[in-house]
Amino acid sequence: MEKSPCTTCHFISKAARVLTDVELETLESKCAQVSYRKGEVIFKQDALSTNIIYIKTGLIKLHMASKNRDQIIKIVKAPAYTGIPTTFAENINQYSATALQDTVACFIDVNAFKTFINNNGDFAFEIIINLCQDSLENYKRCVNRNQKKTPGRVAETLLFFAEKIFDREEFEFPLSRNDLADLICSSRESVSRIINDFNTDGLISLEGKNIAIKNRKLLEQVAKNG
DNA sequence: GCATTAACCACAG
DNA sequence: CTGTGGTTAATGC
Repeated sequence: MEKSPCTTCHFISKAARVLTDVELETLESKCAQVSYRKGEVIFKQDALSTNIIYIKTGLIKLHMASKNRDQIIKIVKAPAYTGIPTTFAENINQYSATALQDTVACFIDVNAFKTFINNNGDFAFEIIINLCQDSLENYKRCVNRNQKKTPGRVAETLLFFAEKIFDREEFEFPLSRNDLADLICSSRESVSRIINDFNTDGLISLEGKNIAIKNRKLLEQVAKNG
């Protein structure tokens, strides 16, 4: 994708909209745009981080490596900032980001970003709202994960992709079975079985990587009741 | 006890 | 990377 100046960027964030013209010019000189292919690593856990990353287009996963296996912390759809907590709280990245689809990201110098927060209350406010929503979402996911059984978590995730990511009932599922397991804290095998059960029971239809939600009512039931 | 759930392992497309 | 079958451990009735 061609780099457009921040001042005229079509994918500008809600927060950046409240920056002054001068600040936007600063942003322009303090950011770089990078394109990624599906599967490419955007930033890696344990690396030194000096940038805030803005996902301009595409879809990524944030994941954290622990002793045995990866855990997917969240799926992030453009447009969104990511890596704010990891960059502000720690110099070292606490998690990795990998593209699930072709993705375009802007790397913003953290000091420029901090200056905006210090000088522009409206900007800071937008960023805080973002962080709060994020935090709330995480609490919910945490509760769900602990209270629901695996089929419920799978159903919920499928609905999440249909509603929040693709906004349609039929879509190409961007995660492998393993990724899905890492996302909902289950095993590859269980996830595999459950998805096939959903298919044979007519809740969804499966064609390769394509998933279509067939019986939304029932799927919601499963998602709700665990 | 017995049933259910789901992880882990091994093996095969 | 997926799907299947067997095994096993935990939990609930």
